[in-house]
Amino acid sequence: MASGAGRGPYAKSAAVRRRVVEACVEAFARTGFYGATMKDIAGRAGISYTGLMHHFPRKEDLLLAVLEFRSEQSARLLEAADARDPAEHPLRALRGILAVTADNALRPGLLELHCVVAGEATSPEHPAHSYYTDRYRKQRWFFTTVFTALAERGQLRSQVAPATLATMTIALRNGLQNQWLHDREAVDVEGAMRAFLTSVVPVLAE
Amino acid sequence: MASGAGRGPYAKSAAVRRRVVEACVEAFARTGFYGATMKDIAGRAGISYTGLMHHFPRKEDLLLAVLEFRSEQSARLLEAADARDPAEHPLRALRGILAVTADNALRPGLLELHCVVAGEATSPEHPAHSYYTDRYRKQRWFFTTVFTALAERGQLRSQVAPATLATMTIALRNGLQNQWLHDREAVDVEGAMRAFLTSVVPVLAE
DNA sequence: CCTACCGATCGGTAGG
DNA sequence: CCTACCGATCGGTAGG
Repeated sequence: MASGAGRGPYAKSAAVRRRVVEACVEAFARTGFYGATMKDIAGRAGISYTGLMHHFPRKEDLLLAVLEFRSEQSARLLEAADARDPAEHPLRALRGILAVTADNALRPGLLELHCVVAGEATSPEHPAHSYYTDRYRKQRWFFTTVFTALAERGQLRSQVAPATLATMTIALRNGLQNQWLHDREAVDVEGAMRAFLTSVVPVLAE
Repeated sequence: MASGAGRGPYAKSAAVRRRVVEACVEAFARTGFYGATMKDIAGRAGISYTGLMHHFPRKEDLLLAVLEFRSEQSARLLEAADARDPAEHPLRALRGILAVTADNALRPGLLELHCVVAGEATSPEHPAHSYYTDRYRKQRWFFTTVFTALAERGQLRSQVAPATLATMTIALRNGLQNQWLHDREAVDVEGAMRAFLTSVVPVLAE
């Protein structure tokens, strides 16, 4: 039982790692990778700097751990929204994405982290650059599959190619989230996403 | 002649400031505000660290100078594209935005800077946070004016409110640019922008 | 997982 | 008393 908790030689270690990841969310969301300091993260996690070094020898390891945590969280949310089968249930997938988007606004910690780090990681030498390149590619595949399946069902009302719609959907969400963090009253992320997706897939409104 | 160059006691100073701003574009695009160092910027600009300190006493001043430069450049490009009158010439404004978007891909320096810093500046304590909050607000006003004017002319084909379309247009562009910097072959920023705007304003295709 | 540190570099400032 | 810098170094702190 690799995911077991509570007992065994790694129980304490797992608990510490979890606290460290939580601390990383706060720290990297504030100032990104470069602005965060390992001593600050250690303090937030309630352990010493050297203790932190024991679990995560390099600063980069901290970033990758928190991004991995975020990926797991995303997968869990999509699973809960029953949105993991884009080819067979494309409509369900879109509804799930909208549900996850609405959920993001309620607990914005990981969203803030994502906006800051995704911006920083634009630069090729950033430690999370390839993580985001890969993530974008997977997301484009997911939405391309969704829109292709909808087109085959005659439920896609758009002149635009599925692959382009996929790129647009991802871009729209990221851009809306960034704007929302600057002005939470002026921007409605889920509403705008719903408006866009409904205009392309009218049956989504039913 | 405040903008005069070539002679006078401030001529040299203006030339130095210009080189510094160019160095800042490179430095901040690479690693953002927190990751950049003033000594590196001084080196790139070809002056000493203390010389740099004379012109820009705080690191924050460097960031604000480069953002001001970017604003001026944007204004110049929009002026050149004849896109500065959204209320009277909304179609021309959209065509100008598309032209500027296409132009961005040819000289991506300021675009890279923007993607990195706009991500970092999501956090409220970032020195450029209020700059971007304000910039977003102005952009939303610009596009809301465009889409409202088009609706009055009967050239808007969308169920979505002009203000929401404005937010979406801005978000789409920023999101596309971020994706493009990760995968320049898989993403066509101007093509996707054109597809989106044409679907909302069909007359744009003519 | 702590105390005690390193070589290097940080942003910022001294006198001239 | 101003400008445009220079070489050297400050006290503190970064990742390791």
